Amino acid sequence: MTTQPRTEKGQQTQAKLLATALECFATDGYKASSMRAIASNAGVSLSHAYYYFKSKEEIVAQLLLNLRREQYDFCAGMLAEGNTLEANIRAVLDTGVEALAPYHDFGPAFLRLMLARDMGNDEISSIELEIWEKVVSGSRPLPPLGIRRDLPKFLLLVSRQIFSAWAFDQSPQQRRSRLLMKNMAPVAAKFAVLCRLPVVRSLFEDVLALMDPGPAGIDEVAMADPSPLRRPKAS
Amino acid sequence: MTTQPRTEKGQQTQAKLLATALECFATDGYKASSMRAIASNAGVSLSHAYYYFKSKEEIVAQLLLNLRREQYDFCAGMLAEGNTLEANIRAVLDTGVEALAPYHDFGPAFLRLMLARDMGNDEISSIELEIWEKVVSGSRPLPPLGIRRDLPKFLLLVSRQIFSAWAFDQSPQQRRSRLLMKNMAPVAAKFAVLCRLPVVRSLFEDVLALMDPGPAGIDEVAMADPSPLRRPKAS
DNA sequence: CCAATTATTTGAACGCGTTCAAAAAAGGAA
DNA sequence: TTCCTTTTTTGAACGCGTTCAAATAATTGG
Repeated sequence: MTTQPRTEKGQQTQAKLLATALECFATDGYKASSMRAIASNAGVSLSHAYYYFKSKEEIVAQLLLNLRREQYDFCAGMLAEGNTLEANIRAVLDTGVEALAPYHDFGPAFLRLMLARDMGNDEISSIELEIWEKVVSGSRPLPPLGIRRDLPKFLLLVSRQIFSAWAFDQSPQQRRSRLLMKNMAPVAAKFAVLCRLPVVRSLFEDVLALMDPGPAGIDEVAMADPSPLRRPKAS
Repeated sequence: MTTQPRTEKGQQTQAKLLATALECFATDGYKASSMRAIASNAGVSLSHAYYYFKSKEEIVAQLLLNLRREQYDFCAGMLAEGNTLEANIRAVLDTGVEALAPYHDFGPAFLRLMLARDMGNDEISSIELEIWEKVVSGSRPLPPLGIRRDLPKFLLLVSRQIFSAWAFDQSPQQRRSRLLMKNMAPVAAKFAVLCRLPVVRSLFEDVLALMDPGPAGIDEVAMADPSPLRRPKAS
């Protein structure tokens, strides 16, 4: 949200907007739910919706953030019980997809925002990372020391890809990607061992490098969407 | 294109629109290049641009298709020389990123379209698949018979992920993702062997299942963006 | 209490992608 | 030529996400 509500009525208005947006998305899908319709259904003017949310996408981001927070609270207990790494991975994938399931049919444009954010900077990413850290640190036996530190980041990245596949999965009940999740857990757990092989290990590190911020943090400004730099030959 | 030009002047107009769009994208980025600006610079009216391209995205798709065609012609020779699987993979990844490099700075919105298409149906996907089939069938020694048939599909999927990482890579010269490509080739080649392990093999098959079309092809119609189905609880 | 500051709310506007009915131009058959 | 069909081209409009200056309401300090 662009402006945090500073009065109680403000918070009510913001909450009402969020709830109304959710209704609209559920009824008409993401794209067909216009800001005008959301604002109108919430009983406020169009421009006022932009007082609390600086864009339509930010409404989505807020909804997804709430979802992750719920999942975090729900998972925290299970991950501290000393189960295997594989079991912990499954637990997070399962609860994650359960939380997101109602949003699946909001349309591709909705869930595309899950993947599109520049990783690692925003609040939702840090919550996800915390979850995966608990997955690793709470597992028994602990994974090899060499990758224990970086494994959470890696699992975050892999889970993003899986949820992306799930988001676009059109098979009934997302059967395909759910199967993928089920089989992903044991493979990821065994991957920890494979990381002893130099080839796999170097790949592991390159994948991780993708998550780090750009050159000294200068690029956050420069990566705004209109970015004219080079000019290719016509084809 | 929504309408194929049926006269010579029509083809000229369409080509002029494509070339002008490319210029605009290179100068101002994708988002900042409005259809009005493109049409105006091409010397036609706004609505006329929609006679040959049914959307702005379709202009991008056409540019990318031309690019893949060039890459296909360029690669075909190298892939028939009987090099190793690893070498062939590298060749395709390298020529692919070389072809796409000038488009990298058009903005994230531009290259997002590469990943967003529903895989396997459109013309650009079938060209990509043809390339990966040549990668496999032209490699010596040939990969194990058990996965030889499905390996091209798998490589297509993996390469999509890699190019997606590259598209969003903000490190200078996309250093990170290029390194990832370099290390990907030997791992993918060795992966063929690992597929003998049942765990890896089942994952391989689930990943492949993601690429097949939905239930009996009915869903292509139903997956249009406004898709209201369920209604989640408010949060 | 009144004024000053801050928070909320609005209406009007802008540029965008896209659509559509209809005008203009081109081609072919008589 | 004239008429008819097909192809190309246009101008005007619609709804969208977003912005902004200005109006209203709430809060605070004297």
